[in-house]
Parts: sequence; C-alpha cells; structure tokens
Amino acid sequence: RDEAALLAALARRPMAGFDLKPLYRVLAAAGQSQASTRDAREEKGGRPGPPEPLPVPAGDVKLAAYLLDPVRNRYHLVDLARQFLGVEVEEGPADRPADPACRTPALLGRDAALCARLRPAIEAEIAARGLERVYREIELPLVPVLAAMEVAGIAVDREQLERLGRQFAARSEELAQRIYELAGETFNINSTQQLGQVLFERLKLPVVKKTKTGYSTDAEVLEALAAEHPIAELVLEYRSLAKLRGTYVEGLAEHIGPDGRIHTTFQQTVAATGRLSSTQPNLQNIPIRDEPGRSLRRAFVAAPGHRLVAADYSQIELRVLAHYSGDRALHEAFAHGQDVHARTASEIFGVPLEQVTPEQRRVAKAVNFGLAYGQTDFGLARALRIGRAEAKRFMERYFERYPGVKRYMEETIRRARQTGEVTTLFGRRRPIPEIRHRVPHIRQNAERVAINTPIQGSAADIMKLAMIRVHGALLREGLSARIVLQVHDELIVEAPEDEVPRVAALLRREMEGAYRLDVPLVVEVKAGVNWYEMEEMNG
DNA sequence: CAGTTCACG
DNA sequence: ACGTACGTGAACTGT
Ligand SMILES: [Mg+2]
Repeated sequence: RDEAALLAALARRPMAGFDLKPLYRVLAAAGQSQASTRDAREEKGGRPGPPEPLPVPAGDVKLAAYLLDPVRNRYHLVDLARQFLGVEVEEGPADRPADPACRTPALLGRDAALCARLRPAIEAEIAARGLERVYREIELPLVPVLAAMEVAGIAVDREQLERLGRQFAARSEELAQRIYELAGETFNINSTQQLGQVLFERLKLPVVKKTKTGYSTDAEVLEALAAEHPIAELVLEYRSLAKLRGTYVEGLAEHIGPDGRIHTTFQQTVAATGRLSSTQPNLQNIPIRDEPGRSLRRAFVAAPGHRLVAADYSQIELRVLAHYSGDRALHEAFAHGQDVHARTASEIFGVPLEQVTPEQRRVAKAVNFGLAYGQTDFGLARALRIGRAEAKRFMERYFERYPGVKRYMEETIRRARQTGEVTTLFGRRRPIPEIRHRVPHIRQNAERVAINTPIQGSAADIMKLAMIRVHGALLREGLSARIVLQVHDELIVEAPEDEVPRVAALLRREMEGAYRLDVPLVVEVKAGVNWYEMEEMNG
C-alpha cells in the first residue's frame, strides 16, 4: 500500500547516494511483480506498452570512489568521509547494512547527509581526473542493469544437481579407498599437510616444489609425480571431484531460492581492472573445460517455454591489443576474419597458413594467450611444458613478426613509469606505483600489470557498454527476454522460445556495435534449454 | 584468519 | 640469486 506508493515514487525519481544497487534491486523486484500484473491486465484487453525503465542514478559516491582508486579493498562511507571531508565518524548503516542495530533514524539520516556532502567533493575529483565518461556513461547506467540481472536470477534444476552429486560422491569414495590402500593408511586427503607427509615421507616421492609452509601438492606437482607413483593420478581425480562436490553441488544448492533460481550478486567495485565479479555464489566460474565438471552446466536451465541464449565476444582481448598496437599483421588477421592462432603459428614457424599443424597452432595459441599477461619465457615454458630456451625462441620470433605489439608494450611500460598509472579505452585508470620500485621482481610484476590492465580493462569497458545497450534494446523492443548472467566476455539471456531469433540478432547487433575499434568485434551466439547443450546460431 | 588449492575468463 | 603470465571467489585445513 504505502510501500508500493513509496517504491513507485522512488522508481520515478533519479537518486544519488552510496551503493545504490541494493536499492535498485528492490525497485527492480517491485517492477517485476508489477509487470506480471500488467501482463495479466493486457490479457483482458488492457493497453500494451513497454515497461518503464528505472532512471539512471544521478550519482553514487561508492562507484565514484572506486573509479578514483580501483585498487582499494573497501570503500566504506566512513573512509570517504575522512578522505574527502576530513570528518571522523563511527560506521553507520551504509557500512554495516547487515547490522539491524545501526539502522536507527539518526544514523540513517547521518549517512544520507554524508552522501550529500561527499557527492560534490568526489564528483569534482572525478571530473578533474577525466573519469566523467566512464562514470556517467558506463558505471552509473550499469547499476539498474545489474540490479535487474540479480533480481532475474537463473533457474537451477536441483534434481539434476543432486544426481551429479551422487555420481561424484560414489566415484570419490572409490578413489579414497584406493588412495588409502596405496598409502598403507587412512588419512585426510583434503589436508595438504597430511597428504604431503604421505607422498614425501611415507612413500618417499621426490619433492618438486615447496610452499611457504611445507611441501607443495598442487596439480602441477601431482602431474609430475604421476610418472613416479600411481597414487598421484588418483589424488588428482579425487581433488577435482572434491572441488565439484563442495564448491558446486553443495555450494550452489544452498543458494537456490524458493523461486527455484539462484540470484548472484555482481560486485561493481572489486576488480582493479574494471571487470565485474560475482559472489554468493560466484556464477562466473562454473566448470566448462573438462568433464565431468562441465556437466554441471546441465543444471542451469531455462524456465519452461524459454531458452538460454549465450553470446560471447570472440578474442576480445587480442582485438583490443590489435587496436591499441596498430600492428599491421595482427590487424590483417582480424580484418580478414582469419583464425588468429593459425595465423600466428604460420608467422612464428614460417609455414603457409594451410600447412600449420595442430601442434603448431597450440603453441601459437599459448603465445597469443600470454601476450595480454605480459608473458615471460619462463611462464610460456611452464604453460607449454617446454624448455625455457625454446620458449624464448618462440617469443622472439613472435615479436619479430609483430613488431607493433612489441613497440606498444614497451611504450605502455614507459608511459606507466612516467605517469605512475595506466588507462583503458574509456579513461578508466589504475595507479601502479610499484612500477618505479627498486626491487626487480616487484617492478617486473608491476610491468605485467601495466600491460594487462589496459587490455583486460578495455574489454571490460566494452562489455559493460554492451550490457547497457542490450538491456535497453530488450526493453525498447518490448521483449520479455532478460540478461541473467555476465561472464566477462559472455552474456547469458533467458528468452521466451518465440523471441529467440530476435534476441539472437539483437545480442549480435548490440554487442558488436558497442564500440568501434580499428578491428571488427565479432560475437558468437548459441542457444539451448540448458547451459550445457547449446547450439550455434551464427547463421 | 592465513595459507593452499582450484574453478572461471 | 630471485621470482616469474593477468584478473577474480570459494572451500577446506589448521592455528
Ligand atoms: Mg570467447
């Protein structure tokens, strides 16, 4: 009654504040239930029309503070008050939203007043630092989009999840018994400490790597030990099943709501590069690389009568690199729609494109992959399990054939050293003070960050713009389809069956057109009844 | 709470 | 001689 009127009033009026997404989530949820009653009215002959979109927030001091310094680990209102107003106060409801005790009228009013005073101070700094566009055109318009995605959630088939859980448990138990037999005792396989004692003391296996606290038992070590003792492979498989059961089967089940859906939270002020992250639960790291983990995606389903439509950017980071570097050869590969990894292989190995072997392509793919990370010969050698000298030759050959890329990287580091920061396509900034550090490994780490951040961050800028465009286009075109997930270079939309062709076309159009690079952006679209079985729609 | 490990892009 | 590919989040162990 009064609450509905209040929400309706709030939904019409642009607001400024601190961390507005949770409020937008409430408004989006109210709008969603209102939409279903409106649909019911239309069935009875009411007037159709697109739903009212929520207004873009007028300001959000938390988002602004994040743009000013995206590396901080928290953006509490009290910290901002100290930094920008020189005011020292106790934490209130803005910083302790889960604590009902501090939700008093006095403190709520105080925090609101702090926001009002902070906003001009912080926004002046935003303007001064050239962050106006990323603030007004990306982060603020994204708030209602993310809120709508969180409210929509994604449907999960609990029975499917539990079936997989039983399979994983059975296999896991079998592996544990065989591990105990080979060890000659039972122990907690999940304990790295106990596992280390079994492997390196009882079984006397060679120690290949150490951690700060003792023996390393990570996958790389176990893969090396597999040549020495059969227990290693069993532990590897046991580990992967333990991860699947704990993190995914059990972890996800706890998050299924009464509506049969999981509603993640997208963090907009965490990743230093400008990416989103996903928590409670993390839906951006659902297994895909191997079975049986990949089969978990069968549990992520479209509602009855609907389909999941997934659209992902092809090679977005390499395209950003091509754009920034202006490298002729890299440009050409994308302009001609070539298979970039094959093209790179052909360049590195000096063979015609048609004669590139799968092995050569695999090497080239690893080289391309490492570029965005500021790769070293050591890192490439480890990734490919080859000698460091050979890795060094591959990299030298690459930079001979792609001199523009080499130049770009050197120039990026030089500028970062000069300015103490790097920026993205949209002017997002990341300070990198360590780039002038006198300890070599700290400085070198900073140099890799300087290479990676403009690439990863610009890709994030493009994706965020695309999300705003897709969300707007869906509403404008009166479609019921809604974005439900973002996984860095991929958007997942839930669409009524009959909207699928239109939604697929819309996704391609809005994502490919989100930003004009010097090379084309290409989007691949798939659709299916769940997140596992998806058919290409690149017709 | 730190440390280790491992899931994703 | 050192440390070594970028960015995340979650589960688990052990203190
Ligand atoms: Mg992709």
